Amino acid sequence: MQKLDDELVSPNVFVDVVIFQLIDNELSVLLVKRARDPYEGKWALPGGHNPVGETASQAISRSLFEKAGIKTERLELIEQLYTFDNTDRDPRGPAVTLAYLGLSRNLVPKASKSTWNPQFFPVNDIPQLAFDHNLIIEHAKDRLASKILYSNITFALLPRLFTLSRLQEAYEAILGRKLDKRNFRKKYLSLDLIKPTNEYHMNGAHRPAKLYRFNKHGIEYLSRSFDEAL
Amino acid sequence: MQKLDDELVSPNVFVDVVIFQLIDNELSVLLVKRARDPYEGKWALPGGHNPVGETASQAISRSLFEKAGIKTERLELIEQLYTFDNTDRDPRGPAVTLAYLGLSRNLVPKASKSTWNPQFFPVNDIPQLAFDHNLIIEHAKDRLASKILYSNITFALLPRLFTLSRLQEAYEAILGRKLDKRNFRKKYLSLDLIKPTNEYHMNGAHRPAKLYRFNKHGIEYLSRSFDEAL
DNA sequence: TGCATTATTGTATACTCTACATTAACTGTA
DNA sequence: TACAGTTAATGTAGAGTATACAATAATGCA
Repeated sequence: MQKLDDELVSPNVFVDVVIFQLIDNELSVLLVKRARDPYEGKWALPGGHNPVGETASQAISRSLFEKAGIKTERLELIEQLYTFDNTDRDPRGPAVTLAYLGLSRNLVPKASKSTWNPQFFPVNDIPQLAFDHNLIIEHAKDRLASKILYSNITFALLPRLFTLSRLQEAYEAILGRKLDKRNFRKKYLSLDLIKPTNEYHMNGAHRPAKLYRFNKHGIEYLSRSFDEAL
Repeated sequence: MQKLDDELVSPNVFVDVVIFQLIDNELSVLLVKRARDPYEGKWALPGGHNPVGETASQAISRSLFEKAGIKTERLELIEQLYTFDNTDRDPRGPAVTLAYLGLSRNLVPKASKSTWNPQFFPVNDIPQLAFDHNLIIEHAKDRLASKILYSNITFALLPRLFTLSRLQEAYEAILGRKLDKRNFRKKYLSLDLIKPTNEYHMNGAHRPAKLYRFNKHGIEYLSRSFDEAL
């Protein structure tokens, strides 16, 4: 494919996705082992070049499927994170990288034709990555931690039915601190984001827990932000 | 300038800036009248192509100076707003547009060699613009309205010395609603973002108003967000 | 001196946040 | 079948913050 007008020559455009998932109540991020230069052999975020003819969304879908066998329809939420300018991502020239944040529940990555070896890593235990990907993940963590305080965004990380304890553990994993059980429940229930079902979750030798579901499975913002202390 | 590798051909990259300024206590935005196709003759945000060899910041600086005679050093704050994918901005092909938000105090636009006729328009009275620029301005307004509630971002819009009434009017202009004077002052002063000076502002036949200044002239975020009702 | 105008200030009430401990329901085992 | 172990569920008092609301202060001008 060829540019129609030689006057306009832009930096290359790349996309990268940070996909978070809760695995054993730990916030985890999807990484792939690069099978090509640059940074061959290093772990990195899934992503790649955004060629003419593809929108950024399309470029993400394609990269994600090629490198991790994941269809973007399986993500519960995807949104723009930040655009990184002037990265030295590619030795072939200046680049602009559009970073996205995706959240999912139950994905099991499995590269189709892949030598890319996709895997989830706990965000608190990530190796040194290719490019500036460690930095991008930090941005993504901050964004998520801030959004759970004023939205129902956890709907995208929890199973459709969940206990209040599980919800609280998700908050604790993302915020990185313990919360008070009674206050958390009182407050969260007052927000009208979730409602109880008639089902219970039994998980061992103890009282069963009522299961809840989110009212909406799309993002919803609160008018007042939501604190919660230890 | 030529790409080094024909394999990689990306969408074109453009930049646009939304520059807000308070003019007579009205939130206003800088527009230029396009002197070139596409959309020749239409009002638009200042911006343009981001060629290889320039970072986005550099492309913005250049465009802003060429089209409105403004040096970016004169902006009190500039930050990334959003990246628009798949715009039909340019008939020559697919594009990615990096939109930025800038805030300034006292800029008087004056295009150097310009047929671009830069001018500030009150945000509530903007003509139909080129591209998707009306939409971009809406995003920018929302961003600003949300940020004044949890940061000292108004430092970038007010003069170095200002009265509490002026500060309150800025809030009212940006939020689009009236605030209670006593509550606003009490709350704002409790945030420790500003401090009183020994100077007074006299503006007519009435009691003079004490002048305040911001503690920091860089952005600062509050831990708790800040409401204020009528 | 009085009038018009904007600046400045406080309080009572409702609401929200925070800290904190006991009882309920279940399973497995003695 | 009772007891031990485990997690689930729940309320209250005190502190802090939000809201509603009106009288006095300082100036310029007629």
